[in-house]
Amino acid sequence: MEKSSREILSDNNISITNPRIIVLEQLLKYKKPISVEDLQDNLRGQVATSTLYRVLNDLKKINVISEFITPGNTTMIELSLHEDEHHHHLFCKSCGDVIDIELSLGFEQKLSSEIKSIEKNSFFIIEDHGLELIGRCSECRDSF
Amino acid sequence: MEKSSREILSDNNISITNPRIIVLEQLLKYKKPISVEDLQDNLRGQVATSTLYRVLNDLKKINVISEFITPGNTTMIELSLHEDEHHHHLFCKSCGDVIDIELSLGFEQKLSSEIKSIEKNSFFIIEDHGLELIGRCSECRDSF
DNA sequence: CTATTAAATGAGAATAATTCTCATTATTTA
DNA sequence: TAAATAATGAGAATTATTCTCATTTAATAG
Repeated sequence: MEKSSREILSDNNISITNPRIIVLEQLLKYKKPISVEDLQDNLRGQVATSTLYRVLNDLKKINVISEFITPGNTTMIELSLHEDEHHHHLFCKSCGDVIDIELSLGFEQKLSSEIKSIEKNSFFIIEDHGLELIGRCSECRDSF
Repeated sequence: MEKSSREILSDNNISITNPRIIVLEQLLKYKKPISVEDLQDNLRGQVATSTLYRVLNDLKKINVISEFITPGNTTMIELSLHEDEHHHHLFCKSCGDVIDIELSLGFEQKLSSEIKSIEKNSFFIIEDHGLELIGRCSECRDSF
């Protein structure tokens, strides 16, 4: 059962306002990472630019969304409603499309031990990781 | 034996100018990823800002440097003189330090097969990948 | 349900990073 | 060494994002 945008806001004790609802609805509908630019386009006339950025920062603070930057240098936003959803990103370098992917459990385990050995050699404490895969989506792979 | 900055430029058929030499020397000396900001600071008075950006773009075009963005949103530059130097990045979220790391051969092989299976499921062609490791360096890990 | 208080919004100004313009200077070529 | 070509420096322009502040909206107490 999907949480409503109102619930998301009230669960996190921040006030329920129209812009916040509109932005959340858009992200809930889109269901995958979206660029700030596309968000702006889709919400034009509904949410002021300054408000959009402020709302995004508010939602980041309560960990309802996360932000990342593509290899092509585009700022992307995605919902992160479920704390447990560890995933990675696959980027199409032609059209800029980004999709979420999960690695097999076995592979994530191998990655963990590789990370442990890197910690030993580097003297870093490693707290997080992300694998970026870069290529061409099914649409774009043929246009060459 | 290290290639000189002049050699790098002439090997790539672009003209040998002072700003290009100065930028290359700085990168050769620094020997690890450096932020554009730090580059600017280090070269203040020697290379105009507009020229610095232009030189960086020139060097990118001939694949002598590569650019990437940290999770903290800082643009980093690094030499990529040897086409074969496949590596990944380890980021310190406290001080922003970035170091290059290599994964074990065995692990890169496992990653390759994982990628093959992702290609099958996603219908993407995957041409490149990068693993980002995020944590705290030996200096910063204790300051908590 | 209404008044008060606190918080969020919208418009546009401010900032930061990067690119562009164009007159001047340096480099390459013949 | 001269002519042609390319690169530079200074600052203007652009883009993405943040900030300011007067107005509006939402939360809270009675």
